[in-house]
Amino acid sequence: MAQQGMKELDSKAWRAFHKIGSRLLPHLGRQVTAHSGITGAEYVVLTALSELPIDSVNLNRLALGLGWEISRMSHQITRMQEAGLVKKTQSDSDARCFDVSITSKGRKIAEKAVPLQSLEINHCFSQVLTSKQKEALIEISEAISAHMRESHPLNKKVVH
Amino acid sequence: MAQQGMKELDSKAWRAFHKIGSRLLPHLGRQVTAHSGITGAEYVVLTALSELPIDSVNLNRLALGLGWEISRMSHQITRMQEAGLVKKTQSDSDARCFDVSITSKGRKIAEKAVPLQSLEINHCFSQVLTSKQKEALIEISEAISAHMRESHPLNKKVVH
DNA sequence: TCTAATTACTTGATGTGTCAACTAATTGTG
DNA sequence: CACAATTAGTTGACACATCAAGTAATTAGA
Repeated sequence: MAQQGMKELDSKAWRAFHKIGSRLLPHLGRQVTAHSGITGAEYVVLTALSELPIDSVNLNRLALGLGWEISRMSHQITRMQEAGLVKKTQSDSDARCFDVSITSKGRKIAEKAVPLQSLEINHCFSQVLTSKQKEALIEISEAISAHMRESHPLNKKVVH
Repeated sequence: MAQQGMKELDSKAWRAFHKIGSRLLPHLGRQVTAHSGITGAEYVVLTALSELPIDSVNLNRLALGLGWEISRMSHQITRMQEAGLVKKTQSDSDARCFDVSITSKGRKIAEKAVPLQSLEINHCFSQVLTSKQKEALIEISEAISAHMRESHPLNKKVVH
């Protein structure tokens, strides 16, 4: 009985998480596309680049900073360069490295998109939650993150 | 000041949500692939089909039940049929409809995958959260879901 | 200094998700 | 009954994410 109640709470909580986990981020992606004409992934990269204290970053560092696989970043930057949103130049000091920077076109788009996206996050996240709920989320995130580090693609180690 | 503190909590909470929202579900997808050789999407469809009280469902109903766009389901079922995991047959009563059912191969895989996946969800979700946190998540999910219904692709209405 | 290992990144394949445009069957309405 | 509207599903294009396998530059070690 007690166990049954426990499992019931577990599965309710899991369904609750699954619901927002599979809907909120995609929703925000659609919103940014609707109001600014860029995709969610483009938004993430553009804001990361526009918030840099310096002009350009190493592709590898950029991927690391966003918690992305490098291959994913490589594909993404290729597409964004074709779209004229970013520029990629070979590094002077290390010929393997590439410096990525935002173009003026990319910056203009980001400058318009960011406040609109903030509004959207406020509307469907910040404003609908209480302070207690936000604090709970922060703790929940920490608890889950701590138990998940192992399987991330970035944490793969090769066995020789 | 108070406002500054407020914004700080908001952005911390948002980053916390973003972190688990963009990592936990993909993590579980990788796990199911690792232990059962099927993709996350295949797992979702197989479990939905195997839990049915009847042998087969309408493609449309299946999509509705999972909150998927019908086009997404159509593509997914096409691939899964090619993989021998499901079967699709035209309905007798309505020639536009298709009945989808799980194959014995699909069922065998699902039967092995489900308990392993439950273990995994326990390990990285249920066991790391307190009852209070789970209850908080349920409320958070309801609050957010209520303010998000509008933009989902399923809720699109055509203006004539 | 030669060579093995590592690092940075690319590429192609495959699965996934969305959108717009489409076909075909069914239903509703005059 | 005819014809318009609706419903069920398909298809192709494109963006995205991951994996495995590759290339080229750099570093480390004997």
